[in-house]
Amino acid sequence: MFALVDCNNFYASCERAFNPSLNNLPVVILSNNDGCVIARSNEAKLCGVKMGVPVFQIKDIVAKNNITVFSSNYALYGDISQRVMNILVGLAPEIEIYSIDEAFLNLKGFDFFDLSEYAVKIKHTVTKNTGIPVSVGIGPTKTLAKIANGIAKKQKNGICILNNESEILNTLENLKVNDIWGIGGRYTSLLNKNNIFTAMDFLNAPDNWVRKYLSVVGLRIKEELKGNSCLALQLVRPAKQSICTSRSFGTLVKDFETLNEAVATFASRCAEKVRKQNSIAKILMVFVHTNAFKINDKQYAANRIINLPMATSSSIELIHYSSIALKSIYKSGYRYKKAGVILTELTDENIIQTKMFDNVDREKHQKIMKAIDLLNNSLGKEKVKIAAQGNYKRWKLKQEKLSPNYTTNFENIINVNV
DNA sequence: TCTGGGGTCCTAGGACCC
DNA sequence: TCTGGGGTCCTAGGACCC
Repeated sequence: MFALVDCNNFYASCERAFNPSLNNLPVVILSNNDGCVIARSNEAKLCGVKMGVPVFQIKDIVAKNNITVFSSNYALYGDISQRVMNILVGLAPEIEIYSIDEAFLNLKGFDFFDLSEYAVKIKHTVTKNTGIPVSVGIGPTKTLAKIANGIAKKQKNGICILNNESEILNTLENLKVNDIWGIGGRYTSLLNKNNIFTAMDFLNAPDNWVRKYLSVVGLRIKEELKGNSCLALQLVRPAKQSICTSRSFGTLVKDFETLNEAVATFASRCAEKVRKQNSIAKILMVFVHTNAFKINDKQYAANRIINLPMATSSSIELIHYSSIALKSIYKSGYRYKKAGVILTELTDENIIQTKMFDNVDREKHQKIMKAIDLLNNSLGKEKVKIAAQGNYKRWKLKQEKLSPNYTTNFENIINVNV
């Protein structure tokens, strides 16, 4: 048996944990640049705020219902996520951290009575120690645990255990096909066109048809719905195969210098991420584009891929090449909205293909990077940076409704009056 | 005025080999 | 009339997830 523990309305719950006066009131959190709604409290959902809508389109709803709006605060959400996961690690023999707000637990060996007691214990412990409410779904496969979690969210006690056949079949009868984990929009319309509307319909579809149109992925989902576990728990998070840092700009950027500072900053962030997982990158890509929503603006989008002479994780080198890449695609006369850097062909840093004529002092770079990481980790982000990143961030994100970093910045710790 | 950011896996088809 | 059989590797594109 597997359990899926999912934090309820996670970002909204993080904000509320430090601002309990918002409990029972509508709260939404916006994407970077304060663009779209990416998280909603239940009350906000009831006001009719849809997931992903641009906030300017729902100004009236926000005003009328007095909805509290936040910019996203990933420093806060990331830290709270870690606290939640640490608690779960202590409660389960095996755990897979699936996303910022979800974890699968292995419940091998529990019997039914243990299970319901255990689910209650998880819920209470996490909520008591972090202030974050969670739902617990339990089932014989990860896919069924996901489904159970969806049901748990609608139950008063926030728990759902699917562990006998008739109960599972009954659930699948009443489950829309697009509520199955792994069935997205495209597959849903394909399935609907073929008269497959419920999870039960999907279960009854012939294997070879599923194989043909939904590939082995679809077949695995089908097996999982039958109760045959195909998706194992991923106990260690594998190193990432690609790493990307990209941002939309708070204001449109025209000049090369500002764009170059932004790209250098993204390259530097990528380098940090790649060093954090002890990798080095062989391929670097830089992309830029204008704002496609501005139909009256001249549009331009381009990317440039550079195959680095040697795989590296040095910010200095990666910034150097990102600047070369940007120079080759930058065209003046456009108003740029977004840029980004992507590193691929990542390998273990210990496996280095040396080159005969390498004029970079790699040992020196490594020492510098180590020192920079050490300083920035203890003193704060970007305390030490490469000059090319610039000082002014004229391209910076719009974040007008940012909450304090309650748990990661000493200056933001809340005062409690006793 | 205004529209996010970061990932993974699978397949078909082309290019190549003997 | 009539033209084999068996592989690998790479990439673009399509699907999905949070």
